[in-house]
Amino acid sequence: MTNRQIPKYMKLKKELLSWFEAGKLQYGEQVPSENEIAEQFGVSRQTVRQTFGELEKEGWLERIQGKGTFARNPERREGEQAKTIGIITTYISDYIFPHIVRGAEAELRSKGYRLLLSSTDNNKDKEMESLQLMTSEPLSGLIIEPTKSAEGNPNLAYFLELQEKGIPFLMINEKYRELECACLKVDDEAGGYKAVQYLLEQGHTRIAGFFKRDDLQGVNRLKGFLAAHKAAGINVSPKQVVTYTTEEKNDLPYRKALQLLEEGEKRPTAFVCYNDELAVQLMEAVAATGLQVPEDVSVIGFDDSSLAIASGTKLTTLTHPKTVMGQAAASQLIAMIEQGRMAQETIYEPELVVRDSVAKRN
Amino acid sequence: MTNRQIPKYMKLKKELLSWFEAGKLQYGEQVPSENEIAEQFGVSRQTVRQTFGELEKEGWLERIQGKGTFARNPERREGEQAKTIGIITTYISDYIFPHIVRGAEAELRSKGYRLLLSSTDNNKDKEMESLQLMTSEPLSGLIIEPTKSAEGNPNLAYFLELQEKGIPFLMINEKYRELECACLKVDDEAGGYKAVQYLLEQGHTRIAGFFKRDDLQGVNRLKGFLAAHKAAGINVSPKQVVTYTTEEKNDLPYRKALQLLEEGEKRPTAFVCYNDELAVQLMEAVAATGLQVPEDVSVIGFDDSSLAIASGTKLTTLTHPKTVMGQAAASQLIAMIEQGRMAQETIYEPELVVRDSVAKRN
DNA sequence: CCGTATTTGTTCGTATGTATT
DNA sequence: CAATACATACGAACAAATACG
Repeated sequence: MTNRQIPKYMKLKKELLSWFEAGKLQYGEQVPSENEIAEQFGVSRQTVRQTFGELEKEGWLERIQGKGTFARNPERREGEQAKTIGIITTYISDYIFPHIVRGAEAELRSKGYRLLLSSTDNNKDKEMESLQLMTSEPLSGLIIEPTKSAEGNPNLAYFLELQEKGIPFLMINEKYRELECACLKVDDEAGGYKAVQYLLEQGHTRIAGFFKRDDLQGVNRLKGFLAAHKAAGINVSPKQVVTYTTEEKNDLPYRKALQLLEEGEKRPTAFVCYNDELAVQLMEAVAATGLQVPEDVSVIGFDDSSLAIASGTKLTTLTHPKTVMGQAAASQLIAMIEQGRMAQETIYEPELVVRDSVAKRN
Repeated sequence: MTNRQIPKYMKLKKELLSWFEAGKLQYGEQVPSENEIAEQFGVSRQTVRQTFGELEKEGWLERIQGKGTFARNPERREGEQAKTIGIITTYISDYIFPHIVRGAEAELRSKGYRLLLSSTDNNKDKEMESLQLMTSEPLSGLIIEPTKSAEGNPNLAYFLELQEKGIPFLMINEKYRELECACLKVDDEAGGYKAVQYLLEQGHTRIAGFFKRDDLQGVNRLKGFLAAHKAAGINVSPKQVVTYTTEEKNDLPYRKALQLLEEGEKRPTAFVCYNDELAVQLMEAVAATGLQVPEDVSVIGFDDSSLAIASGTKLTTLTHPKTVMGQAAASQLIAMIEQGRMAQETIYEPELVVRDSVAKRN
């Protein structure tokens, strides 16, 4: 007959929670006694106790024997949320990643969030491990730099779980194609295009490109490399383009560069390198064959890292926002958490930084 | 008469928890029904219900209406503990710190701990901020790289609080003098000594030293610098020693170096630099005066960082364990947490890495 | 300091509803 | 359908802590 769907103690709980919503119960204020509530709502004291018990566990009430029951909303309700944000990057110590992490950390700290950091060493099993660890306790949000983004994503289930749980997340540098998710990245294709365009302007025509193929950054930079050649009406022979994977990075490009340099007159006059790290490596290769940068071979890197200015010949390179990107990612994620704002795609335009590693050619 | 101190439902709860401890209740196993337990322990079914209710909230049990009550220990019991370790360093992105963090992170991840990272930018207010944030939720342990270790420690109260709470912590690189705490560090004094000793062997006699004075690493390296001179019976004039603080690091040492180099015949023939970062900076100063490294001025750095080999003239420098130290710190801290082992003082001996920045002198 | 009233904490008993097997 | 299990609800009693006169 009567509505038995919802238990009395649940209805009572809802009623009391509405009191908090309406501000009827301020911090420290005494709640009517169990007996009073029981009489008022026409239920037994036991039922009231069950309601109070749950509200106490959830941090809304504090019950003190002999004194009474008191409201206790303020901190707890906030503190209930984790206020912890995770970052998963491929590497921690190498290259531009420390700067990205630093930018994010500074922003998070200033907004009162804690930063959980984990790395995948560009290995998808470790990515899974990191995701599991991160989500083993409540998390407010997650920033992820995809591992081997060009290869598809075996950990898709975890990301879908995040979406289900309502944990917002962002990608940086690249995103998994399968995943609907906002991303902060550099327009890598434009970067590759600019590098080649600049070299062509300087009179180079035989330009070799070295790109990583297991992440999308490399694939996109290569795309730009090819597009710029096409726009200039220059044919690119397969031999001019070297692609490699993470596992091969310390060996294959170096060897291929040596091969190209040994072709005498027909050798390339410029190298476009996937990043500054590789550029420094290939500058060594050039030196090893007795040639000079930039007189004999010009070199362009990517990311404007500390390596670019630490090396003997200062590298001409394309910028990467690094710290700014980390900071922006953190700030966007906080907006998503606190204001439920939608994530926005942010694309940074890389700029050419001209230093000493490219020479004019006639 | 009977022990009324501890309520029956609490005693029952303790008993059931001991069943979990002893492995009597495996995951998924059905627990005897409320009525059975009630009869077995000579309490009412309501009392059993209260116990079960709490155990369910805490994740030990799962109650399914019409079926029964089931054990559910595995993940939860682990998850109950924090399994989170914090690292507070001065900097995140600069220099050797990413490598230390990386070593620690890899170790922690493999042992199932999460890593909370925060930086102080070598500022004590931010150190306090970081400590507060870190300890705002349960923490298993903490690794700290002291901020301006040569000055006093205004955040002492926080560290004492950690000790009281029984949260183990370790220091790396240096420790606060006021604090009884284990530390993993390099024998910086020996490093300073070795640098000077090597230069003396190469025939140098006028050696200038540049050291940071607001952290103990700098102070100790200077100590070794002076001790080596004293052991060789060589007097050190005040002008030969330049000390500086974090705030002055980008300007003062460079200017002082220029001044020293302009003294013509009496100028120093070698620089001992607080770290590789400064060494690279001072090599630029040498180049700016038209002199050459190492022909005119030899330079020695500290820490064997990536800068040491990235620069034009490869730096002769002293080693720093970096990744190994981070890994060791994490591993020690885990032993302290899990086995309650005492922290051990670990001191690494720096080794001289001879490269191209020091020349023989006659 | 004592006694009393009030309030929450603990325990038992009983009854009914509802899901599962 | 019946038996069994947990879920909800009420009533009663006593214990322990607190407040107050």
